[in-house]
Amino acid sequence: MLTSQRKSLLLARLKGEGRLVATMLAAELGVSEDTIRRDLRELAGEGLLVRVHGGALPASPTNLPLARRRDMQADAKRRLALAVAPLVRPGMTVLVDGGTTTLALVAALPVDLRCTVVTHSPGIAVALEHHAQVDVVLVGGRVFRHSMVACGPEAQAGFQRVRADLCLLGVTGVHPETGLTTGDPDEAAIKRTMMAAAAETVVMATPDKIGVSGVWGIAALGALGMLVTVGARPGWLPPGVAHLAA
Amino acid sequence: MLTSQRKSLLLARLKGEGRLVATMLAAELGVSEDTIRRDLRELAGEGLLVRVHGGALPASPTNLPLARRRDMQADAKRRLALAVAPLVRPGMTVLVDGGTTTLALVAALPVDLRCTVVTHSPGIAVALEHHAQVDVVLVGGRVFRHSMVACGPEAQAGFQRVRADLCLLGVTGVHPETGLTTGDPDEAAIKRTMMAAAAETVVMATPDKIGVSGVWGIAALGALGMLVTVGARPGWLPPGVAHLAA
DNA sequence: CTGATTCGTGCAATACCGTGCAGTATCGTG
DNA sequence: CACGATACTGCACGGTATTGCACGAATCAG
Repeated sequence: MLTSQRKSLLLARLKGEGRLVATMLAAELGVSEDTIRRDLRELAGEGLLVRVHGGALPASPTNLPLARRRDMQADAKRRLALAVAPLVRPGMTVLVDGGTTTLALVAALPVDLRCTVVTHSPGIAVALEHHAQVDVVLVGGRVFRHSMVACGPEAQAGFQRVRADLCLLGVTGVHPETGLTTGDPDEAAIKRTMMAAAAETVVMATPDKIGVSGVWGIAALGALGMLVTVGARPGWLPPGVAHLAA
Repeated sequence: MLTSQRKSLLLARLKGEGRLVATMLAAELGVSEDTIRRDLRELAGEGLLVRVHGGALPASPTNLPLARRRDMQADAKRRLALAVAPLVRPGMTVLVDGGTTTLALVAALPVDLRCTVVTHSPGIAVALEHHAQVDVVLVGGRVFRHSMVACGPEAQAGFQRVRADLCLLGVTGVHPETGLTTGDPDEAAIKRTMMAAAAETVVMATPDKIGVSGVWGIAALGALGMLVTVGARPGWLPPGVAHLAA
């Protein structure tokens, strides 16, 4: 196995699992622990991860495990949520993606709103516990740990059976050229399916997502119905896409 | 589990629950109490929390009332959870019902346990967020509001596709004549399907459930593999059913 | 006041780290 | 092709970090 290949694998695995353990990696990749430690040291030197006793943890905030990034950008998320909540009209059927941004939105919905929410995120479902008039439909599947949403063919099928009015999507990046992106191929596939099942898609993007590109593409910007940001409309947003300033 | 990761987890949990109990954390994280105490001492040294007898409290006197909803059977549930947790062996596939009792159990599972959990409860799925080695499979369906679990034909089908080693069930009543009962017909049906999909069923019953009968029957006592209670074995429990005293 | 937890410290065992060194493979150049 | 330079890897070794256990002190509950 090539060295650079191994390093890429380490980073990919770190992204997926939220941590790296030197001992296990050495056994798994068939190299000595020294080599793994060397890799980790060098990657840490490039700022791509943080070295800790026993292995390594993510460096970039966007790679942090869910718990650690839960309250980042909290204020921006609150503003986005307040702006987007009125878009959900009574009687609508809405697909809601997982993630902290959409979680903030759900928390901002009026408790007496009567509508149907379809989600593959257990966290979103739990957050709707006290919205007595909201019909919650849970989409099942294997839970992808990094973002805590159901993935895989079962989840795909679950969304394919629905015709919704609105799709509220979270993304890793919104970029003029790469469009909407996220950090995992399975997640990207699910988000595509969700977009296809809804009449219109709304993306809520905190400032740290604007102009950023993740690894896995979801869709071009043109497929988007509306982009919601805290600031002014980005100049590169296609004319056909609506914009809402929070 | 990495040391620094464990400390982060402690802080995250402190933020969510408003307090930390050393004894429970040690059991849950699979380390000795000494280690937990050491962590708490060091975190306290950094001013990130305040050390108190038995555990720790937040450093800043902020949002305490968050998860302060102490229901009456909390102690019983904790005892049941600690007794049942060892029954879940590494490698097992376990069906987990919704409800506060099973939630307490999931919280008591060691974080480094490697197994598969299949559940129709979004709350259970969320509670397993930090169990990195647990494969969580979410069973979808329409969410039944009262108990916050997915119900209906889709959920039935989801469980029918599984062959599990263990089924951890919550019930409304355990009665010598009416057997296992619950308050909703759909819920009863799902629980029956879950029992049929697992090799053995374990029911955890707090004292307020013993000798009580709900409206909708799930199964006769004979179908049960084990009953776990805080006190002695009820005299009317069929001889074929095992009993565990918490 | 008394028994039961819980706490803190010292200690030993273990795991992990960094460095230096030697062997091997790969690369670039003549 | 020859040959030196460079990169990569594994091993050895001394040092550090972490962990669990033992034991006496402190604290809590009834």
